[in-house]
This record gives sequence, C-alpha cells and structure tokens, in this order.
Amino acid sequence: MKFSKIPAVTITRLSIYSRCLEALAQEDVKIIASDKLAQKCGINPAQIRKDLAYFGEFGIRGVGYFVKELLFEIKRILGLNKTWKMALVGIGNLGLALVAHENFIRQGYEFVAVFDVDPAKVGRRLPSGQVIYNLEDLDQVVKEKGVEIGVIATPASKAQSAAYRFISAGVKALLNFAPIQLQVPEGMAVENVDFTVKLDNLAYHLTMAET
Amino acid sequence: MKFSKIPAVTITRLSIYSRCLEALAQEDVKIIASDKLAQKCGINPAQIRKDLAYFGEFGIRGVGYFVKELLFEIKRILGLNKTWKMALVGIGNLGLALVAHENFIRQGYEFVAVFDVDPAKVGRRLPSGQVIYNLEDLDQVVKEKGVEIGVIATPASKAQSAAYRFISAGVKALLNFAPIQLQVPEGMAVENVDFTVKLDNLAYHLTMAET
DNA sequence: CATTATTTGTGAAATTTTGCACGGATATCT
DNA sequence: AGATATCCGTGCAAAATTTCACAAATAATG
Repeated sequence: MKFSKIPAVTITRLSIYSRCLEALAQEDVKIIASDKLAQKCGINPAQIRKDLAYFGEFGIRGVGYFVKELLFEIKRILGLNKTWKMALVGIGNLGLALVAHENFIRQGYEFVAVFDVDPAKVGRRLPSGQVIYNLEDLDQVVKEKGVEIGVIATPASKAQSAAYRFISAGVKALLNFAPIQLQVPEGMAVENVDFTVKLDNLAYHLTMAET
Repeated sequence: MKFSKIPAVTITRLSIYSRCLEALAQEDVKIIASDKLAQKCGINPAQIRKDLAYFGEFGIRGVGYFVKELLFEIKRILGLNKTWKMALVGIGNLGLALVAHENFIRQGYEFVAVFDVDPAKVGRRLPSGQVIYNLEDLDQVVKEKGVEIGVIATPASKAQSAAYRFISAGVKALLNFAPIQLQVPEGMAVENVDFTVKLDNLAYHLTMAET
C-alpha cells in the first residue's frame, strides 16, 4: 500500500468507479460483478480488480462486490469521508458557476472562501452565501478558515500569481482552470481542468476521421 | 503517420505545446530548444521530440524550433486551422459560463447554437448573442448550422439523452461536463471534463501526504 | 454431497509509454 | 578552416500499464 507505487490513473478510475457505484446504489442494486461494473465504466474488468487489489480485497469470489460496501471503501481510500475546504480565486463567469455548482457540496467539497482583485466585487455577497474577499487577504483568510484546496479560475495571466499566494499560504493542492502550466514546488498536487485541451483532442479526432 | 498508432496522450501534449508556444510567440521569442520548451511544459524534452516525430521533422539540429513555424504545424496537425462549430445543451450556471468564455472563440471554437428544455429559457437571447433553442429541435438545428462538436452541460440525469440526440443528429464528437460515463457507439469521440474526478485526485493526494 | 457455474485475486505475458544516449546536422569561436 | 558547442531525430532499453488466463473460493444444482 505504498503511496508512490499507485498510478495516478488508478486513482482517477477509483473516482469513476465510485460514481458508477453511487448510481447503482441509487438504483438499489445490492451486488455487482467486475464485468458489469466494467461495462458501465467502459473499462476492462481485470483492470478494476487490479485497481482495487492495490488497497485490499473487497469482493467475494463467485459472487462479486457489495455495492454499498465497495462504495464506502473507495470513498475511504480517496479520502472522501470528510468535507474538504476549498477557496476560489477569480469570480468571473466560470468562478461564479463553480461556486454555485451543487455537485461539489454533494461530493464533500465546500467553498469556504472566494477571492477577487476587482474592488467593485470585493465585499459583495454571492447568491451561494460567500462574501468576496480581497485577494490581498488570501493568506490570512486561508489560514483562518483552514482551506485545503485552492481553485484557480482567473484568466491565464493571473493564474501563476494566484498559485503563488496559495502556495505561500500553505495550501498543498490546486485545481487549475486557467489554460496555463503552473509552476509549483515539489510535493504540491496540481490538477488542470482544461477545456481547450479536450476540445483539441476532439478536433484532432474529427480531422483524422475525415480521411 | 497512421491514425491509430498515435497515443492519445501525445495529442493532449501537442495541445499543451501549442499553448506554451503561443505564450512564447507573444513574448516575441523566435526560436526555442526542446529543453526549454520541456521545462515550460513540465515534460521531458525527449518526449517532445518523440511526439513531434510522429508527424514529421520540424526542428533544426544545433538550433531548435522556430516558435511560429512549430506552432503553425501543431495547429495544423490538431486541425485548428479552421473554426469548429459547437452546440451546447443545458443553459445552467455552467452552460452560461461556457458560452460566455472567450477562450473558446480565441482558440477557434464557436458556439453556434445552445439548447435547453426549460420553456422559460427557450427563445431568450444570451448576452453572447445566441438564442436558446428548444432541445426538441436539436436534430434540425444541428444539421442546419453544421454543428460538429456537441457540448453537454446538463445535470447527470439528462446527459445520456442529450448525447443520444447529438448522436442521432450525426455529431461525432462530444465534450461532456456531466459527471457520468456516456454510452456512445463505436467511432464517436467523447471527452469528459470532470471536476470532481480531479478533486478526488487532490483529496487522495492530501490524504496520503498526511501520513 | 459431488458437480457445475460464477467470479474474484493475481502471476505472467503483452502492450504501451517513457527516457536515455548517441549519431548527425548546424552554428559559433578562435 | 578546424575545433568546440549545441540540439534535433531516433534506436533501444527501461519502466509503467494493461490484459490475459487460471487457481482458488463461493454459490447453485441435481
């Protein structure tokens, strides 16, 4: 169960399994085999078993997996048995949409603070309840509120400086929506959510498929 | 230069290179070596050269790459020498933010139509100019406007049916923001933009780092 | 209770992806 | 011009990841 030995793709897939399992639980399915789950996720069944094997034995041979139990275990593995506190920088269109998005809170992620540089925005209260703080106060607010994950929804030009603020405030994980490769010190976790990279993949696929 | 032989990660990285190169062009850098570009992208330099080698020879030994030229070539490879027509389903917070997002149009992606089921929304005009169509008319509108990429920004529960509509309208590429694994026929391209999967990765990282 | 049908967990093989290291091409310097 | 330094393109090896295939465990059947 060594941290470094577990591939990042495995973690990503665990997250996908947890989502599929949640849907199954909702449909009141009690037990599922790796074949069925694999089909639902679009993943090879052996892959699922291998992924789970990194963390233990959760199934019963000849039977399958208890949906609720496996879901619980995966969530425990991912660290979703707590609420994670997030802060967001950049209250533009995207930032607003993210803060308003109910999926986050449902999954155990909560925006406890939002920041912007625009003086016209600072001090206002969002429909979702948060008051917009001045970016200058990030360090202090992050420490006060115990922010664990920093979300960057600024334009690309401001993203790196926002990252620096989070870093010096001691935040160790960043979710970056800006289309830029952030420079961060060793040990930080950065995940990029990049629309245009995804679109470029689609464009390539369409272009190739033509021939 | 066989389509199927080129890894998807290579395409993703090409997209990242193109972004870095765009930044460099902006800074008026004329020539760059794979080492420098690699540093900027956080990628191994040999990897960059390998990725490019799939498509041809773009550099000069002992010199490097001409920034503008390489950028042009990568964009050509990805199919970005044209404007791609997108349609979006689901005008919620996220959908609105996406349609308003300037990055898309800047990169050659244009929303030519948006759809919703809510009768209160249908017929209204967005600040970005598009009139909201009734989802029922998707097939017709998609064909009329020549939509090439479908964007799904509905709740998870409506995403699959939105996908079906795009599929039967002949759209071959989907960008899916709903937290669900879409079922699509062979040959379709689907890219998922999944915030919570990314957050789960961060949560796992933080949880592991604790110990 | 033995036989048959499932389905997990896992070693080993197959495949994919990455990274090294070096030949060859280009530029610079003395 | 020759020597030196730089840097691309690529064969090859290493590493990582996926997939196969089967033993072991469980349940169902007659």
